[in-house]
Amino acid sequence: MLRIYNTLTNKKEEFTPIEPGKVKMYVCGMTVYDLCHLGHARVLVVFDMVVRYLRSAGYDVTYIRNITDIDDKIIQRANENNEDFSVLTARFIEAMHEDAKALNILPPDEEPKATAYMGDIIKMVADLIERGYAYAGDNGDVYYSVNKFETYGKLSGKKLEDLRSGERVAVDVNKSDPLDFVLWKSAKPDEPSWDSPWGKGRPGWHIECSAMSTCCLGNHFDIHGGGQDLQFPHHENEIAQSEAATGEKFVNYWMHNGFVRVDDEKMSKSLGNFFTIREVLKEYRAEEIRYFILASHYRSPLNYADTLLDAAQSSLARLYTSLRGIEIGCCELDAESVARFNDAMNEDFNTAEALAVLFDLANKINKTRDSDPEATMTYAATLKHLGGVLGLLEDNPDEFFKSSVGSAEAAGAENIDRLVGERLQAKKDKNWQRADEIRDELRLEGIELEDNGAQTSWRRV
RNA sequence: GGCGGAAUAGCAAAGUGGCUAUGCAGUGGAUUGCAAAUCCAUCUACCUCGGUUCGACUCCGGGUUCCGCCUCCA
Repeated sequence: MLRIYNTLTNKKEEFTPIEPGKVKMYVCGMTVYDLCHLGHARVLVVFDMVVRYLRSAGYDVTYIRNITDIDDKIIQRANENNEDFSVLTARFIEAMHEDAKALNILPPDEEPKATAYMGDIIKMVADLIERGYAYAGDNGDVYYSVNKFETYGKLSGKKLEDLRSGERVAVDVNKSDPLDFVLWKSAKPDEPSWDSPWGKGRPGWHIECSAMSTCCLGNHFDIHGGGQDLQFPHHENEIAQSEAATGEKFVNYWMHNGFVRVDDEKMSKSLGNFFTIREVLKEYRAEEIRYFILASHYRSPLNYADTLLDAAQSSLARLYTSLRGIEIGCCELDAESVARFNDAMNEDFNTAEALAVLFDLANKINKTRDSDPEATMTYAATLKHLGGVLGLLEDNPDEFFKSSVGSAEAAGAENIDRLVGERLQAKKDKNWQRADEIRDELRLEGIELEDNGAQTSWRRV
């Protein structure tokens, strides 16, 4: 039985889908005005893992991850670049897709863009006004009236009076309450805009997600995810909007992943302490980043450091090493390992413990390798299968080890093979000096040789 | 100030009222021409102070430190 930590109740709860066997899940995606950094990578990987596991558990999952392609930062950045905002967003959407692909993220079933849902957004704003939850200011902005929604604060555990005492926002004269947030923003002369009953403008950020999620999944769906920082105000406001507009419960399970940190501080654009995904890909394989993210529980903070990526690299190499040279042909799996793996994943997606099962399998493969080929095959098939549930170990081991990392200048494979061949001859001739010379030379280029019997394999480290 | 989360060995990171987590690194051994990989063994733990208990790292209470949200943010 799967249990999920629900941010709404701050407890682990048994997961029961609205419709048996089906899961409808929405995750807040990127605002596309810049390259994705490791914090974004974490959201992508974490919820990709969730989807993969739910599917492996037999659920029919509909996964929606939106793209925010109109907002203040996008407009500002487009102005700075002196280009149309849609040119800017198209470029960063493409970059995001490249990063996601590298990280072995399965594409979501739908990837709605805010600009393509303008009609639905405007309708939802109009519904909110009609139902008395929103009002238009004199300047053409439309605001959500926070105190009209009785349970405002239920997700983040905040009370209106606490929010007021901590008020840090400059007071806007058009709002009747400083806590009210904008649903529709009137456009300044040169800004991109859409026609609406309140004049030309664009949607507020929160309403986009309410409109896109309910359009794609219905008024009431199972799981809504995103980074911890979206819990308030973004997701709180989504609840207020959607439940007020539809009169139905919005979401059953809220999932929030923890931050990526640098030196114990949140990695973020505003702090400037971020590493983009493609920056890190110059030094490490994408799968190593994925492993690094999955080695911690999704709700824990995750510190970023080179040394930790190095450790991830070594760990992943251990798993791939165990699979090397095994042609997986059978489909029989080791039931005990599968059960342990599922038990771990059923406890709120405990990937760290699930990975421990993979390492135990690697150990079993290495142990039985020479004595019991049948057992080895079963363990290897299990390792490969369970790795796949996490989106790992899908490469051919030899290709994994021979693939060059990032943009590093790598010696050509043919050249390496030639030197390896030369060394084998030297070994045959008992010319140890020459053999070691070649090995040392290759080691300097990051190539590690491994002799086994009459054969020698190599890998990049 | 309000709300929430976290403190585990050299570094990461799970978990449990009494039984080896796991990975990386270290040490000893096996293997190897020597290495690497692998196998076996092994050293380093549970922030602090009280309490409950036959027994607590694990439960309860106080404290300390750190982080996040309360403003755009994954």
